[in-house]
Amino acid sequence: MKSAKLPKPKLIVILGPTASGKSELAVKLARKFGGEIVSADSRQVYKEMDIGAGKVPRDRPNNKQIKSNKKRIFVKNSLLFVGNLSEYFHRGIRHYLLDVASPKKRFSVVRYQKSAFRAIKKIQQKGKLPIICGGTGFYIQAVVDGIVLPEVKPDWKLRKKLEKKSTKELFKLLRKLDFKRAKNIDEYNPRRLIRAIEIVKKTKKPIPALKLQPRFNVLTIGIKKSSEELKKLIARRLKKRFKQGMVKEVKKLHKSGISWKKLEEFGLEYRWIAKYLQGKINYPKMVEKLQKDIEHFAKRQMTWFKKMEKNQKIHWIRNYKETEKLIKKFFSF
RNA sequence: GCCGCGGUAGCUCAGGUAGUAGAGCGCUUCUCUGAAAAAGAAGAGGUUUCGCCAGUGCAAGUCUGGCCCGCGGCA
Repeated sequence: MKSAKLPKPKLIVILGPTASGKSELAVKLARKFGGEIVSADSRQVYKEMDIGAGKVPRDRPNNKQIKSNKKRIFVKNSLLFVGNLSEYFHRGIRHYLLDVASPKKRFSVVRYQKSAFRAIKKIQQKGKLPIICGGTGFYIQAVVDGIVLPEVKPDWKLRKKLEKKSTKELFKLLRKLDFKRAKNIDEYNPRRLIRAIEIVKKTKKPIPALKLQPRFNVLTIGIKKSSEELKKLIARRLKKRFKQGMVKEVKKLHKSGISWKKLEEFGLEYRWIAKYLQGKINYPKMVEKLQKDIEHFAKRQMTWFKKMEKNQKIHWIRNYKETEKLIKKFFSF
């Protein structure tokens, strides 16, 4: 109640399909307006997943940064956090929510949401401009719309048990437990069904309707590219990353104890390179499949953004100048 | 020139004994309440059409004959 009268803090969101140039734009804006960046990417949260996930490279720590962070702590010979302050810099700009989880463990939207809220608060306390930048629509939406997610932690034992059932059985079960939820769920999607059953079983109540608690004043900027252009950008970036040792990175991940199955489930680069390393497909086939898969992914991302547009205006921009103007206008109100 | 195999959706191919054309991939669109690069769903495509022409049938990708094209073998 007390915060209802205060104006909501300002937040800038930059979104777009993969390879569209979000990261560059975000950094450019951060440098211009004194911002810090909160990544919204479901794969870049993981350590050791750098090239494949397409992270911006980390700066070599320079003297200035080391001086300003005297209290830095070392975790496994790489410096990560000082309090909630991320130590991930790229071109002098602090990035949050990169390298915050182990690929051996599960990460989730809720963890993302909590961490992102914390990071945004930190940035605002420092008087800087928070910029969310990423391609994971669900993560962005969780923060921007303030989706209230049910307080039910995943129960992996239960999930494993349920996974043995057919989707038909799962749907029947859900219909018995929560008729209303069953009515509008995707009845062929085992993951959605299992999660719904999990919530009902744990809370012993029907699933409440979706609640949103937006807490920011948001300016959303989207990068849109023609499909031809995007395909070219994807191909170019892919080539570059193979050169940078993307295959080696996946090999290393597997050696460190991550199963092929898990790698394949990470999708895209990790999926196809893992298949290649297991000898399931040859090199040219892998490149071909990967390119196609990334193109599809980019399309799915756009579908998600279109959906977000129902709640929220997205300013699709064509060039940088336009973007600066939008932001200046955003602050003049 | 002869023998064999094939010519069906953009691509790769299914289509026993003739009865209103199918699959996978690709393409398009979409879903999403703690896995979201994941997990799922739907749709459009075959110029009255199955290389072309004729024949037999009530009925022909499906049978018969001829022709054209591709591949392999023999000469």
